[in-house]
Amino acid sequence: MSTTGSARPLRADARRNRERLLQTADAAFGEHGVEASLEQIARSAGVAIGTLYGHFPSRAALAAALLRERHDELFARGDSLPGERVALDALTEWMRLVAAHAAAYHGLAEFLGRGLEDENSELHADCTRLAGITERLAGQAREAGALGAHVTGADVTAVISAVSWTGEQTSPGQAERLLALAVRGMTTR
Amino acid sequence: MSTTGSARPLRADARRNRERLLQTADAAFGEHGVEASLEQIARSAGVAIGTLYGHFPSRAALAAALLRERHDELFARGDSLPGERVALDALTEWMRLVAAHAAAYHGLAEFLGRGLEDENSELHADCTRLAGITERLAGQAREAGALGAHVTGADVTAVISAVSWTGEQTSPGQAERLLALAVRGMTTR
DNA sequence: CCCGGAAATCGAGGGTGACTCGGGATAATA
DNA sequence: TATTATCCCGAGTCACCCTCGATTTCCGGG
Repeated sequence: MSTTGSARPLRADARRNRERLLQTADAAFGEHGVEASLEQIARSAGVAIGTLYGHFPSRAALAAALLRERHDELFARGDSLPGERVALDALTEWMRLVAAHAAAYHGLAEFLGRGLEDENSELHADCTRLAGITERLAGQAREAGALGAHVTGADVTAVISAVSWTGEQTSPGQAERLLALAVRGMTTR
Repeated sequence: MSTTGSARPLRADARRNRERLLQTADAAFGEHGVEASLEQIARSAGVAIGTLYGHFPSRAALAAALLRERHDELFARGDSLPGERVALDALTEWMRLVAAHAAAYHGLAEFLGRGLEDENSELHADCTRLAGITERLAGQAREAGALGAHVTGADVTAVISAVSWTGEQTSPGQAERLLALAVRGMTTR
């Protein structure tokens, strides 16, 4: 059930190319956002465009591979948070973590949002997982009486997305202010 | 200093084409968002691509023309709001109005955001105006003691953008929930 | 009514990018 | 070394953006 271990290992040249593509793509996404030119990425990696598509059949597949480790770390963190802190602290920390993660590539917030809707996206599983963790932490905060009874997991997910997007559009500082403000709006006083 | 009245009136065929382009563009933007294909718009309007560029040198110019009336209405509304209601009501009504406006075309929230940053954008004046009205209403709500003293006009603008974007990404209902939550976070209790 | 020139239109053309696919190259294995 | 499954290459197709010189169309004056 793991994403990693499937059929035969890759041929040596294939493994090399895949690695170079990932490195190059990370740099390109970092600089130009998730909509960076795939042809340029292939070129920079010293590989033909067909090779890129051979390894990653879609932009989402490439992004998913790129985010794999990062996401696993995030999931682990999200799973361990409930034990470490008061429910509300855990939730806000989680929101901050996800928002910081989304800041990796410009456009990532929207990209992840699409991944959550589109069941066929290579990112769907990851996005569902993220939403699930959010839901859980929100539920615990609600049960602890820290969150308004009417605040849903979807609300918190929306806040996280909106904050991430704001970070891209304006500045991290403005995003942080929005986050604080939203948390204040969700909590009981 | 007005945008409207400048040099000679358009030639008859030019006026006709311009009108058809605007109609077609409105439909296309409505269906496919502000990034709809300009070539397709020209084609649907029964006009060559060069003609479109003749009338509207950039996508932003086309959008600006398309939003002209809508914006003037919005500005008028925003200017009259302070007299009509309690400061906080006026502000939240304004936020709702702008968010509803941004729902006209998918991608408009981000588009307007760019227009606010980019001084050369054909939308810059409009966006600045929007932000100005927001600032004013926010200031009055703050002075009335309804808004937290630390809440800036930029914060409110960010909230409006984020709410608009959320409406595009998820649903109007979710956007409304985010708005309510944000207002709760900005107000004194 | 016709004509000259300003105004407007046309659309080929140059660039960029997504994505496909069949032939050729190459690494692994016997 | 020979075989073959695997992998890579990149030209080709299509869509889109945007420019610009050639051409057409309108319009006001003679």
